[in-house]
Amino acid sequence: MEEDLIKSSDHGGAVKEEKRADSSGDEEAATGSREEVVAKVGNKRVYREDDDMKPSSPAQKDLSSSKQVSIKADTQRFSTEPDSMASSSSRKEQDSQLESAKAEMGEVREENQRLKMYLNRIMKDYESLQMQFYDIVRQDAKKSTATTNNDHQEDEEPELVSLTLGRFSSDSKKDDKNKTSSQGKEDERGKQGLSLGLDYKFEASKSDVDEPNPSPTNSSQEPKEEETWPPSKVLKTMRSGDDEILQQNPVKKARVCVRARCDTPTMNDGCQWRKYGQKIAKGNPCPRAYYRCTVAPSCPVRKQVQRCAEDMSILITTYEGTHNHPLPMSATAMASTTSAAASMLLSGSSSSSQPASSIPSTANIPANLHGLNFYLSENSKSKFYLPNSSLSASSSHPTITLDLTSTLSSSSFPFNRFSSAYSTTARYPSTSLSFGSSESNTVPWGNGLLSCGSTQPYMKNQIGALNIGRPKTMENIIYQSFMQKNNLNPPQQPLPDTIAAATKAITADPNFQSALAAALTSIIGTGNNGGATPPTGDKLGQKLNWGEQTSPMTSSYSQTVKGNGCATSFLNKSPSTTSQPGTLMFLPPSLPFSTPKSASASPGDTRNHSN
DNA sequence: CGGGTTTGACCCGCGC
DNA sequence: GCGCGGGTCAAACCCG
Repeated sequence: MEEDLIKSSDHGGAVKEEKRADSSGDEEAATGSREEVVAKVGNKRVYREDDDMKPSSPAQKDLSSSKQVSIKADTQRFSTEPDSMASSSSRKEQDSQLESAKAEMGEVREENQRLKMYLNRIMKDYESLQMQFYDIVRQDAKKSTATTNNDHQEDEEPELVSLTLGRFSSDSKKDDKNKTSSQGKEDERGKQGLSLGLDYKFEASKSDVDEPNPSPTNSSQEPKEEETWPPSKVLKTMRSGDDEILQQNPVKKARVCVRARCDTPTMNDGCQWRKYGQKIAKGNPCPRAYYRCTVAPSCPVRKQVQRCAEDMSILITTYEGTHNHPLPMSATAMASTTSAAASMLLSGSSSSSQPASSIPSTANIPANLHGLNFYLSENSKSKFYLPNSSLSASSSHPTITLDLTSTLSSSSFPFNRFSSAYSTTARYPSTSLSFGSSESNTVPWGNGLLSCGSTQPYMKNQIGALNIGRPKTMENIIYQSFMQKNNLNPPQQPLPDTIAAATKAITADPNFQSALAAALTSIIGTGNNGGATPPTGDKLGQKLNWGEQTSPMTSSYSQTVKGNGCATSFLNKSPSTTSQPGTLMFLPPSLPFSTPKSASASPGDTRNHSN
């Protein structure tokens, strides 16, 4: 348990380290010669990952770094030798050197492979440890509940903690069991806990070691939701008996609304759901079905499925809560997606300067996700939702919308999809992530990651669409950040050349890559994670070798999610951000979700019970 | 027979 | 305080 915690913190630390190195640019050498060398070697990622993964194994580090150094030396030799070639003997010598260098290269490659395998093994071990840890924690939680069920929080905390991955809260919460008691806490928790997938940077920034986070373990996502998940009513009932959920949190849970074209009754997100209710919601003739996760008996996650009133082909699935159990591989994609989205939303809330107990009410609140600055709209009175969204959803929950519909009837330009419609009744901000591409519906997410080159046009568009004047959106921040970094002065309206340059700069910037990779990965999920493991920065890095090489991870991912066939290949920027702060659009193709085995009820079916 | 679905009833929050 | 609507419960029902 402890070890796991430490491990996770190590990860954070490693990531941080890497980020720092990356961001230092040419001055990398100052921070660490190893990093510098690595940057010159094609397979740097592997080594880095390895290091990240095993910060505790200096031997490995030395090994890899020494190899790389030697390669570098050889390379230099190659470049300079032609000039110095004088005699045949020297040429022979050089040839022999070349041969030896080649051989060494081969060795290094092999080494690289070995290290990769080693890394994979470690990851597997890590996952299994996580599982064990999870079980242990769960048992502990139960015990503690049995003994001291007075304070829900106490009971709850352990569970929450153990389940949430990426939670980097710094404060006391970790100790979970003890301290927490005040209500503000939940808020804080939610805020802090962010994500498994997303915020490595957070972890890093908050002093990595800060208490080993409770959540190293599992794969849960949407950390925040966890805390607040159960409705008050449920809480009450649970309080009496169940250990897991407790309430205390006046704050409603964040919800992640996924819109996708789907002919089947529900999306196959890999999880197992049991329908527990159905109702006709006002304003939509289609009934709303209520599902509960049955993968684990105590899993608090629920989802609502409803057809869009305006476009029956669009299925609106709203997720609430965080899985407190390992997820099947096939479920990691959606889980990560929702997790990332929720994290984003929550992180936005969390970073609010306001008291923890209060819900962020105004202004755009920034959040750092993998070094990306996310700003969520915090217009408390406003809720964002897509134009075709028939699910205006509960106004009492912060909601983030992921639009996975590939083609919106209303828009011909994929980047325009975000609508600035506001719900006047909503008290929580809502953010839209639009995953749709008008172009290719067949591109799987993995491909999207793999084919960076192909994304360039999109990047261009995105950048071109950026509204530079508004630093409030993540896109803008990314853009500006990179422009600055690369000494590119963003014009008010980016010119094509500038755009191209920016695109190039951005895609070439390792920091951006890792950051974006992290963001995408968290959204997409990692196929190799086995559902129980949060995406690690290393993996992310591996995934995001834009233009360098295709990532095995991504390809495996596409396999894992073949059931869903979700695709998110592009990170797009919405031009409409000019009118809507706090919007981030990811526009991937639509998903041909398949029918889940367990879900039988069609949201569209006529029989429902009404109120 | 066990697990999932259906569906009427109930609870609760919120707006008026 | 009242009514409405969302969300959940739980008994009955269905299905493999």
